[in-house]
Amino acid sequence: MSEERSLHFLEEIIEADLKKGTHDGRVLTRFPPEPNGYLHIGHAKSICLNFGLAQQYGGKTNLRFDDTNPVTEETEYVESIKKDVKWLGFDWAQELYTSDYFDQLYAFAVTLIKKDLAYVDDSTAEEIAAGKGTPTVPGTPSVYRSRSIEENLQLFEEMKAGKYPDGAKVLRAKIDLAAPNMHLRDPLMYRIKHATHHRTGDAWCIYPMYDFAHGQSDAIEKITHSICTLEFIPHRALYDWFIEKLEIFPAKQYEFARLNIDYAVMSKRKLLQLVNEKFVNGWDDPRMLTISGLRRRGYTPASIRNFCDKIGVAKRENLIEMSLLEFCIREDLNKTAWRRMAVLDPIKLVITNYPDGQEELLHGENNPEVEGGDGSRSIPFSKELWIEREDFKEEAEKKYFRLAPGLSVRLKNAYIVTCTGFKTDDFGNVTEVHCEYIPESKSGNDTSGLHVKGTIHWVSVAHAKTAEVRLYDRLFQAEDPSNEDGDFKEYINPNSLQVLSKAYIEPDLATAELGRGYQFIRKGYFTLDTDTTAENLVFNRTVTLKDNWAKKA
RNA sequence: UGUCCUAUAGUAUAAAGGUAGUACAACUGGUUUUGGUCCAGUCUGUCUAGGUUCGAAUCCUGGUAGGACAACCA
Repeated sequence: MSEERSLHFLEEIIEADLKKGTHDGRVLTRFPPEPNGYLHIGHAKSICLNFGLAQQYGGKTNLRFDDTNPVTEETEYVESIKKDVKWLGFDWAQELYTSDYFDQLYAFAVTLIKKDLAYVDDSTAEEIAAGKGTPTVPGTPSVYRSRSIEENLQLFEEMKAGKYPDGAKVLRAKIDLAAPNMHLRDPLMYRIKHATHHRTGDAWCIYPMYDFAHGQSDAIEKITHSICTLEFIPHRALYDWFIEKLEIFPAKQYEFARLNIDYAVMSKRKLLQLVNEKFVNGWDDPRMLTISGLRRRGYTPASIRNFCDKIGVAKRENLIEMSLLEFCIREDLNKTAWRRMAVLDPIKLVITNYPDGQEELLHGENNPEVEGGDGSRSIPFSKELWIEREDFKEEAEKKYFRLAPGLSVRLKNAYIVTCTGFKTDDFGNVTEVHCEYIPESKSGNDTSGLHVKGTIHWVSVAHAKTAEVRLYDRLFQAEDPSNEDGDFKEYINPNSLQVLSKAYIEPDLATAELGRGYQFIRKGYFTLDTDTTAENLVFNRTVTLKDNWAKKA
């Protein structure tokens, strides 16, 4: 079956290059994060794109840390980024750092000075900004623009030598102060920062700006396709200008639309605020759309890769619905997660005609989606069970097919029971539900001939273990918090985390493994949280099951 | 009063001048020891006005709408 998959615009560009023989058919991409925060699902899109494209066309991908700003970057972030990229399932050809090129970049700058294409400017930041004009008004040259090459050379060397304090001088490209593209109005190339760099330490006190580092780094590595997001479109002219004047490898920049997901924020700056201001418990809080948060929440690498595949690649601004991400993880977990029973909001069910003290071990397959059930486990059954409070009603409405006086349900993997009554406390709250079971209806050899509409999950009171269960909802209540009036944090959902400190789980779950997905039957997919200790099991709900009943009710 | 990018169902994304398709969402129905899964089906779309053409989502022109750009951030 030959499935005609259409190409997105980047695939078309690469195939055209391959056809023309550009770079001898070589494809080398790069994923260039700044190590100033944790990776999020938006980065996953870029990672899948860069690594995926290279894999597709027999090429390679470099992991390059864009570390040109020492005040925001830390080794902790480098480590987390490497871990996340690996976890997503990708291997880089080389681990590189822009800071590896500081000497080379310095030499490039000197070259431009010698060509009279760069100059040292003593103006303040404010003066430089004012001198750039506005989009509709040309800028005016700084008085330092006409310094001699010799003077520029000397001053730049002195900047490097540490002779000047932060902000005293900058190196600027000499291009065109009237350019319609603001980025061409003599952009900054170097600034003075007496700061310790996470890798070069105090070796440098001048650092290149993004625009004077990125394209050159691509050129040094001979990157064939430098893929970035839409906001860099205006930078492309500069990217090309430096490469042209320096006469170095002609890497090309291409731009695609970044990922946005509804009811979430996606920028590192905003995520950092959520962490620093304690709206969440760290970068890996399961409510965060960081890679580490998603991992802790129970998302699998495959589900994220599949999601990135489904959202497509284009140049149009987009806002993807969270439901697509949820679909992807359900699709994956449905095929792999072991089914288990857990009661989150318990009420006691007493089987009045079941012998006191009797217990039996029932059989439950791990996953009905897998041929053969993917193995099975034993489930202890007895006279008193915990069932979900919402599975009993004193009076059943139309189409309610769970438990209510006179109604029957099947207990999953066990017997059919018929509700015979219930007990209440002094306030009228139901404290206990009574039922009778039908011995011939046992799962596996049901000879009762009965058919019931509902099946509910349960846990034997005498055998139940307990666990803390954390339920999550979207972190924001606005569809696009970043585009609402005021601060995005005003739109945080106050009920995004619900902790159930004592849920009842079937005994087998006591041996749950970290990193494995479990389906708590009828309640959703769950995974063990890293907060789990020997005394306290903690489960995160990855995602609920699709629920067509809750919507109608 | 600039330059640049973009415009297809609710949300994304295809159709390279020739049948507007796919996924998610929503809605029906069937199956089901999970109100899950699975299966079948329904709904909804080319921003606008011209032009070129036998034929336009696609090419051209003008409008409109949204977005990016004037950090010693990346």
